[in-house]
Order: sequence, then C-alpha cells, then structure tokens
Amino acid sequence: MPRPSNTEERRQQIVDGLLKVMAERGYERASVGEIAKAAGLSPGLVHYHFSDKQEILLVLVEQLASRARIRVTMRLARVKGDDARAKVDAFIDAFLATGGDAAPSAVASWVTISAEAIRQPEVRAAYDRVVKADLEQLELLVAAVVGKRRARTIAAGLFAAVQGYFVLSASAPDLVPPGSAAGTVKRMAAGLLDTVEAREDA
Amino acid sequence: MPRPSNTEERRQQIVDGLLKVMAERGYERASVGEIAKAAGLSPGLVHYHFSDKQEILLVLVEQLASRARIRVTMRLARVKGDDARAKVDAFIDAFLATGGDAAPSAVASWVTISAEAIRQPEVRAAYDRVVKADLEQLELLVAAVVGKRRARTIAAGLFAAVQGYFVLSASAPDLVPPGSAAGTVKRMAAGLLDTVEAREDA
Amino acid sequence: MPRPSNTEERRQQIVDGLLKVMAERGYERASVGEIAKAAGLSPGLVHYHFSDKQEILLVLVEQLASRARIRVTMRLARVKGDDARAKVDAFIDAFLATGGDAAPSAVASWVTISAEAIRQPEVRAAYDRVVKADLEQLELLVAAVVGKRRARTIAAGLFAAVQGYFVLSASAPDLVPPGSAAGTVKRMAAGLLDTVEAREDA
Amino acid sequence: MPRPSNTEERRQQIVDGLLKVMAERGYERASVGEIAKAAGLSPGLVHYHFSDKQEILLVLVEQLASRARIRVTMRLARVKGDDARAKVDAFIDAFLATGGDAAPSAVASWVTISAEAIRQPEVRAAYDRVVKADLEQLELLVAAVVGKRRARTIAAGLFAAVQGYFVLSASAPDLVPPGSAAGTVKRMAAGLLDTVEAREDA
DNA sequence: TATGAATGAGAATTCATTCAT
DNA sequence: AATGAATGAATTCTCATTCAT
Repeated sequence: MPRPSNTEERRQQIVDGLLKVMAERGYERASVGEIAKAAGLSPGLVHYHFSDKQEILLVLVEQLASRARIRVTMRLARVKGDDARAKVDAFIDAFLATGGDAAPSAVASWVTISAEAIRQPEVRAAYDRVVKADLEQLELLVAAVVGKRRARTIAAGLFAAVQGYFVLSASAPDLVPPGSAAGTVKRMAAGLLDTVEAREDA
Repeated sequence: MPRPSNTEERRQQIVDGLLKVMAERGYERASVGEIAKAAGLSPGLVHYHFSDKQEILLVLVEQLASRARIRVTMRLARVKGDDARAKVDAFIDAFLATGGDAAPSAVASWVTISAEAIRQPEVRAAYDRVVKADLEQLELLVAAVVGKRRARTIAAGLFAAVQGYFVLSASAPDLVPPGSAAGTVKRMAAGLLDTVEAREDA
Repeated sequence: MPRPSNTEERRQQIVDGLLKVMAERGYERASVGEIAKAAGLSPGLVHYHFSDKQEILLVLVEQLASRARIRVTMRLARVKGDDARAKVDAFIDAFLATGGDAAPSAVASWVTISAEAIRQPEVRAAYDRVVKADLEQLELLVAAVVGKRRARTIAAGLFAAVQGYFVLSASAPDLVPPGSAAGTVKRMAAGLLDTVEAREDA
Repeated sequence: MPRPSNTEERRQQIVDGLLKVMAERGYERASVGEIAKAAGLSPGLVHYHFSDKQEILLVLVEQLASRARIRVTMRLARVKGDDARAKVDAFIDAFLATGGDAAPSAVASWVTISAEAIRQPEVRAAYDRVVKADLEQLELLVAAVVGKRRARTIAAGLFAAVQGYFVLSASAPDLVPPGSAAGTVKRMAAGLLDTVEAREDA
C-alpha cells in the first residue's frame, strides 16, 4: 500500500515559499535553497516536485490570478440587481480595496512578475494570459455601461490605474495617500463612464 | 602630458549599455560583461569608472528622471497663457504621448527599476526621490485646478495610471489599445477635475 | 534514505588543503580553487562547507593550537614528580623539540597566520585567544619556579623566543643552527629562572 | 638642459607609501593604486620608477635593514671602552629599546616581510641577506664574550627572541608586558653569557 | 617624467541543478 | 519521496601592468 501522495501539498508549500522569498528578494535572488528553507523543505525536494525554478514562478502567477478571480467573483456576487455601474466598481474594489486581508507580499510579487514578464517568454505568456482574462472581464462590465465601442480603451485605462497603484504601493509606499487607491480609481471610472458623452456611446 | 579625460563620455557609454542590456535582460541578468560589450568597452573598465554595478543603475535612474523632467518642462512651456487644466494634460502627455521618440527600452528599464526598488534600499531611495518630485510637481498643477485639499490624492491617481500604462506597455504590450494611453489618462483627469463637485473644492 | 553525512570529514579535508597550500603560497595566494584541488574536491564544495575562505583559516588556527596543546599536555605528563623547572623545559620542548614529527608546513602556516593577524580582526581575535592561553599556561609554570611577580614577563620572553625560532626556521631556515632551538631556549629559561636573584623572587 | 632627476625622491616616496599601506593591509592587499595614493603620486608613475611591485618590497627590505644597522652602529658607538658584554646589550637595545621613535609600522611590515619570505624567492633572498648580516654581527659580539664555539647558537637564540618580540608586538600587542622586551632579552643574554660555564668556553 | 585610462587575468562567491543513498 | 552533498558554470569585483598622450 503506497503512502498517499502529498505532492500537491509539497508543491503548494514550495509556491508559498517562493511568494515569501520573492517578495523580499526578487526572483533572481530568490535562490532555490531559500525557497526550500521558507517552505520548510530540503533543497533537493524542490527539484523533485518542479522541473526548474521557473515552473514554480509560473504556478505562482496562476495562483495569484486565481485568487484575484475569486475576489472579483465574490464582489460581483454582492452587487444587487443588474447594476452595471456597480459591477465596475466591484471589480476595482476586488483589486484595490484593502479589507484587512491586504497582501503586500502578493503585490510585491506581482510587480516583480510584471518585470520578469518583460524578458522570460514563458512568464510573459502566463502574465499575458492572466492580464488578458482580467481585461476581457472588465471590458464586458464596462461595455454594459457605455457600449462596446469604447469599452476596451476604458477597461485598459482602469486596469492600468490598478496596476499603477500596485507598483507605487510596492515600490514607493510612502507616496501613496493611504486608503485612497480604490476610491480614486472608482472616481476615474465615474469620469469615464458617467458623463453625458460617455452614456451616448452606449 | 596626460591624455584628455574622457571619463564622462565613458560613464555615459556604460550607462547607455546598462539601459540597453537591462531593457532586454533585466537588471540581475545584465552582467557587467554584457554591459561592457554593449558599451564597446572592456569589462575591467566598467569598474574603473563605477564602483559597482548598482552605481550604474543609480545614475541611470537619475538620467531617466532628468529626461522626463525635460519633456515635462517642454510641454508646459508650450501651454498658452495660464491654463491650469491644460498644464495637467501637458504633464500627462509628457509621460505618455509617443511622438515618434517613443523609448520602449526606457520604459522597460523603468519598470525594471520599479521592481528593483522593492528590495535594494539605495535604488528605492533614488526611485522614491524621483517619484516624489514628479508627484509634487503634478500635485501643484492639480491644485491650481481643484485646490489643495484633493490635489494629492488626484495627483497620485493620475500618476498611478501613468505608471500602470508603463507596466502594461512593457509587459503585455499587445493588450493596450495602441495610442490610447495619453488620451485615456487625460479623460480620467477630466473626470476628476472638471466635474461640478471637483470645481467646488477649489 | 539520505547518504550519511560526511561533513566533518570534508571540512577536515578542506582545512588540510588550506594548510598545505598556505604553507607554500601564503594565505592570499591560496585560492579556493587550489585549496579544493589540494583537498581533492570541487571548488563549489568548499563554499558548501565553509561560508568563506576566512572561516577555513579560523578553523585551522584552532586546530594548530589544539595540536600544540596536546603536545604540551603529553610532555608535561612525562615530567616525574612535581619538578617545576622541568615543566618549563617540557613546555619549551613541546613547541621546539623536533622529534621526527617536525611539521614545517604547520610552522610556515603559523608564521603566515601571525602576519594575517595584523590586519584581519577575526584572525587577530583567534590568534590572540590562542597566544593568550599558551602564555597563561607558561606563566603558571614559571610562577611555580620564581613566583608570580616576574612570571608574566619571563613567560612572555620565553614565548617570544619560541615564536622567533618559528619565524627564522620558516623564513630563513639556513641561518638557524640545526637542532639548537629547544636547547637554547631552555638555557635562556635557566638564565632567567635559576640565578640567585631569580630564586629570591619566588 | 634637462630637468634635474627626481627619481630618487620619487622612489623614496613610493617605498614610504608601501611601508605605510603594507603595515595596515599586508603586502598582497597593498595595491599599487593605494601605494601611489599614500605616496601622493599617480598609479602609472609607480611602474615608471619600479619594474614591478615586488621591487618596491625589496627596496623596503633594504631600507628597513639599513635603518637597523644605523641604530646598531649608534648604540655600539656609545659603549665606553671595549666592553664586550655591553656591546651585546647595545645590539639588543638597538632592536628593542623603544626610545620614543618606536616604529610600529616598521615592525608590522617586517613581520609581513618575514611571512612573504616564505614563498617569494627574491624576498627570501633579500630577507636572508639581511638576517645573515645581522646574525654575523651579533655573533662577533657574542664571540668576544664566550668565544667562537658557542657564539653562533647563542646569537641565533638572542636574535630569535628579538624577532619573536616583533611578531608578538605586531600581532598580539596586548599580550606583551609593555617595555619589557629589551630588558628580558638582555637578561636572557646574561644567562647565556655570564654563567661560569659560559665564560669557560671563551 | 607624469597622468590616468585601459586591459585582461584571476579572485571569491553564488547557485540551479544533479545525484547517490 | 526525501535528503543534503556535489558539481561547475556564471558573476562581480580587484588589480598588476601597459599604454597613449
């Protein structure tokens, strides 16, 4: 009787280890040895469960994305009725509202991943897939307010603002007025979506 | 009679080399050897002109910032009269309008620098200084429109949007509608600055 | 089932490698690569077992000191009765009598270590600790002959003579009359300890 | 009319620079650049005046030796009459009596040179020459007291004690009773030279 | 003579990955 | 599954020495 596989548990420990180490040292300097230590495992085991360091990063990208998707789904579910405008705000809140569960290391890691996406093709592909899915969802929500024609551009703008707040809060946290991110982006959304001309587009 | 000093020229070549290599390989993988090769110099010379690799990066941060300041100054100079609103737009254009001189490698490097700022204290300090100066300038421009009370928050939001476009255009360029960045952020500015409530704050 | 740890064995091989290489090349020129080769190991492994080159040196200092302590203990054990004078001679013999086990590379290394102690604080601390312990032991033996008052000075003088023979035999071996070291220092001890005035101090 | 050569002055500055830097960093880490800086000269000039770094060291060895010879000559000149015993003491004082002119950096350098003599053949040759000359002079002085037969051995012993005090005072200065060196070695000399048996040898 | 830029050969150290057990 | 020793390539940095001026 073989012992029950704990592969998934181990892989999760390792991914968590990378998240932790990467948040404070970046990807290149997150050595496999440190990841293993943060995971409470031996270095050799990391390569038993992952073929190489990059694979861990790719899994982390998926996990961060999936957690974001869950937050979005939960926020959308709370919107009463079919309020299209409220759904856009819910999306923004899902990314920026810090409800006690603020995850600075996730944000720092995400910014690091953005930078890694510039050079590592596989990381770029994964990053692209995630951003594309987020953007498409936001575009749909925006289109329900102002119509398809300008939805893509507006969605990109709002998403850029979200990403920008991530960067600033990770790299220059003292310069962002605390607690202002979600509200400001929602006001940006209002400006883009609620003016007369904008509505006419719909 | 000694040969005339060309230190500044060499330093500039090296900084340019870092910019070039970093844009396509990131900071960690931009080895001193590659930087030297990109600069057309011998590896040893890099350390003759810079005490270490980080010093090159810090100089690059300053140079990128200074080029941006020049673009801002030029755009502001073109604003006729004392049009406070137009000045905000000019600031945004200085960062996002791609007038043929689009510098994708500068953007990629800047995104990389943002990520490095998360862990290297000296880089963070330099990055902070630059962002702080930019934000303060934008805040002044915004305050001329809506008054001081909300200027900081609005400036941060607009600046975040700019940084977010940098990230997206460097890391997921296919997902940003081409040519839309400056216009969208300017429309965000309009939403934040031109509504009735906003004006009342002034 | 992991392979049984051979860390201690490896560390010893590496320390032995340093002793060997350092004796003929000095500390600075004993490159980690050469140490590894002398130990029959790969260069990377050296840094797996030691955090840096200096740590190997510090361990070597301890080992040389500990071997000397053993020789002293053995010589003292052979002294019959409670002959205080004979004990001083035994101490000197432990350092200088070359009974077939002459270890020229240990002497050369020790002289090198003395010189390194001048600049490397950690090496100096280790060297100091060792010399201090040796001196204190010799001081006790001397005090049993002439009393405490002059013991420290006499012990330091005899120990200096021992160290001086080390230097000369390592750096200018042809100039030391072979086999004369131990006898001469013991005669110095006699002069310092056995004269009428000296005994009166006791 | 050629400008008067300042070669000798420059060479002296450079040798002084090496003495200074070597005393606090050792020979290997005394880079040519630092030596030049300590000498107030440019790095290139060092190799104009010396073919390589080792040549500076060899000149320094000669200079340190020559200064010692001068001190010995001066002390011997002060000995009244033909007092053979007093001459031995004068020799010892020339090396160990610290009359305000104590030169700790010369001592540190000398200890460093002893260690370098172990591996660099040219340094060893120079060191040997110097030590040999010193020893021969001391041997003559000793022979005038106890006769030739035992002079070599006794001279070596006294010289070893002197060298040992150099090492200890450079490498573990806190462990040598201050001001005790010259007196102790002179008492060692007394023990070796003034006993009945010793005189009989003469 | 003098300068200081330039070169290129190491140096220590790090680390992803492999492997014997 | 698991361990941790082992490998070897890559990296940053140092430095004696050379060279153009």
